[in-house]
Formats: sequence, C-alpha cells, structure tokens
Amino acid sequence: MAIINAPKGVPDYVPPRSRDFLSVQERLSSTARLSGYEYIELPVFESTELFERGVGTSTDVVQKEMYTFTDRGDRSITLRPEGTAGVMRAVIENRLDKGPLPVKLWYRGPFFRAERPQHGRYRQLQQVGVEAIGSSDPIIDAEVIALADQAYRSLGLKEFHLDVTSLGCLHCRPAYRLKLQEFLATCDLDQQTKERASVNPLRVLDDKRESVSTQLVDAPLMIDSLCDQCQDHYDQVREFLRLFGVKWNEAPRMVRGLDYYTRTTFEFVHPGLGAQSGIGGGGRYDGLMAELGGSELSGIGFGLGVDRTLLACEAEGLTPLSESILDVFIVPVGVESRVPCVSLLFALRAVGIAADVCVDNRSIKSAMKAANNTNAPLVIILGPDELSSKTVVVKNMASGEQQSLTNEKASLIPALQQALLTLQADPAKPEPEKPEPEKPETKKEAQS
RNA sequence: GUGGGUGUAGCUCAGCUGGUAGAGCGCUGCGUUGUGGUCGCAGAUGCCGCGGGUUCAAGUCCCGUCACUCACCCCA
Repeated sequence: MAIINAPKGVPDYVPPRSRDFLSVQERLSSTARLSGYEYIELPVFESTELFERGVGTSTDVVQKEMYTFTDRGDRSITLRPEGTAGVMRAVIENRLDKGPLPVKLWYRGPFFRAERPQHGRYRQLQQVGVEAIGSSDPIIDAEVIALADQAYRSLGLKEFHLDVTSLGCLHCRPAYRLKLQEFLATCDLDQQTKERASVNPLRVLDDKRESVSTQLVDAPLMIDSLCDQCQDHYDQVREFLRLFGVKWNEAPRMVRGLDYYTRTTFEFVHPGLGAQSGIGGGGRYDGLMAELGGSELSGIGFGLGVDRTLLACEAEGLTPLSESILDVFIVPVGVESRVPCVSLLFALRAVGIAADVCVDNRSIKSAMKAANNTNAPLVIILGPDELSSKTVVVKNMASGEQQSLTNEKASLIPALQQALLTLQADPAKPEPEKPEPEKPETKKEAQS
C-alpha cells in the first residue's frame, strides 16, 4: 500500500523536536502573556475580502500566495495568510474598540501561504503575535519592539539583529512615492519590476538582485521625506529604544510585504537560517482599522515566526530546550507490582509530577533501558521485595545513586518533589565517573 | 511561477570506468540472579523513489515521472 505524504511544504514536528517547537511557542507567547496582553482566539479562515482590503491587493501575499476556495454557500473563503487583519476584524465585530484603550491582544496559531517551500519557509507557518490598538504614543512602539526583543532573548538567542525604519504616514508618503517613482523611471528595470514600481514602488527598494540594487544607491529614501509629525514620532521611538537598552540598525530600505504599515516598522533577522532570515517583524498600521470599517484607531503589533525561531535556536546550538518531558519513570518488576505501580503513577500525576510507567511486562533490564530513553531524572523501581516491605526504590539516573523510601503518599511525594527541586537547581553531571576529556569542537559537531 | 541539487537500512551517508548490497549511529538479545547510560559479543532490517529503455548483466548508463531540498521573486 502506498503511503500518503503530507501536502507540499507543510512541516511535521515529531518527537523529540516537537518538544523544542512547543518550548519556543510557549516561551514566545508567555512573554506577551506576562506583559498585559489578553489572549484572542481567532478562526483560521476568513472572508477573502478581509485580506484583500486589509493586507492590500497589490501585495504578493494577496496576489499569489493565498489559499482561497469557495465554500458550499458560494462564499469566497481564504485561509489566513497573516494575523493582524483578522484581529482587527474581531476587534471591530466585538466592539472592543469602543471599550477601554489601548486594546492589547496576543494570538498564536497557523497561517497559510502558497509559496514555493524552502528552508524556513512553509505553506503552513506558526506565529505568535501581539497587537496594541488605540494608541499612537511612540513609547508603545518602543515597548512592543522591546517585547519582541525580550521574547527572543528569553530563549537564549543572541545572534539576531533588529532593523527599524519609518514608512511615513498617509500625508507624507504619497509625495515621497511620487519622488521615488520619478527616480525609478530613470532606471533600467525588467517588466515585472516596472509594474511593481507603478503599483508599489517602495518594494522595489528591497530588491536583492544586484542588477537592480546597484541602480538604487542614490534612490530617495522615505526616511529623508518624513513630515514633521512622523519625524518627531520616529525620533521619539528611537530615543525610547535607546533608553530601554534595545540595540537596532537603521534600515531605511526595509520594506515589509503588507500594505497597511505606516510609520514605525521593524524586522528581526537571524543570520543562521539561510535565505529566509526574518524571524519576526511588525509595525504600526494607523489606517487599517478605519479601512476595515472600524474606528479611526491606530495600532502596532508584530508577528514572530515560531518555525524560524526554532531554526534560529538550533543554529545557535540552544536545543534541546528541555531534557525530558518526564520527572519520574516507574519500573514494575513482576506482574503483581503492575497495579501498585499504576496507582503510584496516578498519585504522582495528581500532584503535578510528570510520570509514566513501563508496560508490556518487560524485564527489569529492558525497562531500565526504556527509562533511560525517556531521560526522566528519577526512576522508581517497585517489585516483590518492595511490595512486602511497603517501600519503593528511587534511583537518581544521573548519579546512579538509589535509596529505599517508604511507599506512603504523605512521605514519598514530598521526598520526590524535594529531590526534583534539588536536581533542577543542581543537576548532577551526566557522567560523574568520566572527567570528559573530549574536545568541545567534537562535541559541537556531533550535536549539529 | 523560474533555476540548481538530491533520492541506497529507522537516521546520517559510502558504493570508482556496469559484475550477487555496505559503514557509523540507532534498534533487539546476551555478558547480570532485580538495574539504564559506558564497555564487549551476537543479531535483525533494504521493491537502491517509481516506470520504461540499453545490456549476457543496472544502485551504477539513457529517457520519463514523482518526491524531497536549496535558491530567485517574496516573506515569518
């Protein structure tokens, strides 16, 4: 029988790597959760019109990357390619924009873009995002950027950098746009790029092809054409970033792929991912909510790519992010001890100790091997001897030490909790007998 | 949508100008009567991506096809 493959370009995360995926997702979102953002759960499909109007029909995302289909009621539906438009729709529809401001929300989940897959680029991608709606205070721009910066640092990432620029506003950008178009008209560009120059000239600045970029060294930049308000806003954002200790690069040619961005835009870039180096980004979108029929509220937010952030962690050698999903593994010896073992198992789980048990009546040797494979720091052995003496054997897998403890919840569970705390604070070396003469280079290679 | 690369054991890969399919890791068992990780010994596992062609003979050469992958455009 032929096996069925996953659709092109969608990632599977299987153990043990799925643990790291979850850790990345949880750590990125806990940063938002701990920063006053409320969770918002949204549908993964929306009316196609939402993205056409919100993201913009001139964008590549809308023009060629959306998964769009007609449902049974003849409605045009699209799997969401990004998060902000859906959040705005929900905020308007649920009247959150009429309540206390700013509305601060976070979300996570899958997004879909029908692109040609590549390292770090998938047709189903996972993001964690935040949106702060209803304030145009530049301090919130800086706070949002610092939040993303903090989220990455909480994973231990160090090698990323942050690009920041201002795209101006609805007042100063049109004039700049004309100026840029005049400049681009003097350049030698291919047909497709010419079309882009007429529809969305800013995006031409971002072209990485040398034949194009060499012609653009003297192109006018938005950053030099900001109106007084935008200039002031941008100056303040940068001043706050300085005060918050966030390091960034001025990136006047950076253009983001979505039409709604105004003023502050930013992108986090990691060098370890190959061509798809953006691990997250965002910006301010001052006209979006009104465009979607809501209040005239400005907003700012970001989306952080979970898939790419995981790749970044791997590139920096930070994985595995957790050693084991278990605290305790229980090894029964002989059939009579199976039920007592499972009773103990339930008691441990009930107090929040992650525990599993060996099944299939395996030999103690085989069961210990299974225990070792789980990486659980503690193993409990319970057989005929322990049953008759009402004890269990608790083995520290790192040190190999084991001790006999009375099998009574009141004393055993606190003892286990204490042992786990001690191990967490001061994990024993993996191989205390060996002084580990290996060279660090060899070890690094073996890991990567 | 355009271009390059790769498909051989569970994983990473070797296999020369065609001649009966290999390594390391992992896995299973044994060395231990109730103890894993280290060490030693033994063992299992392959439609060599799929279809066709050339040949006495194809993992190897040719054609097609599918899949994966990297890059361009663009993006998380």
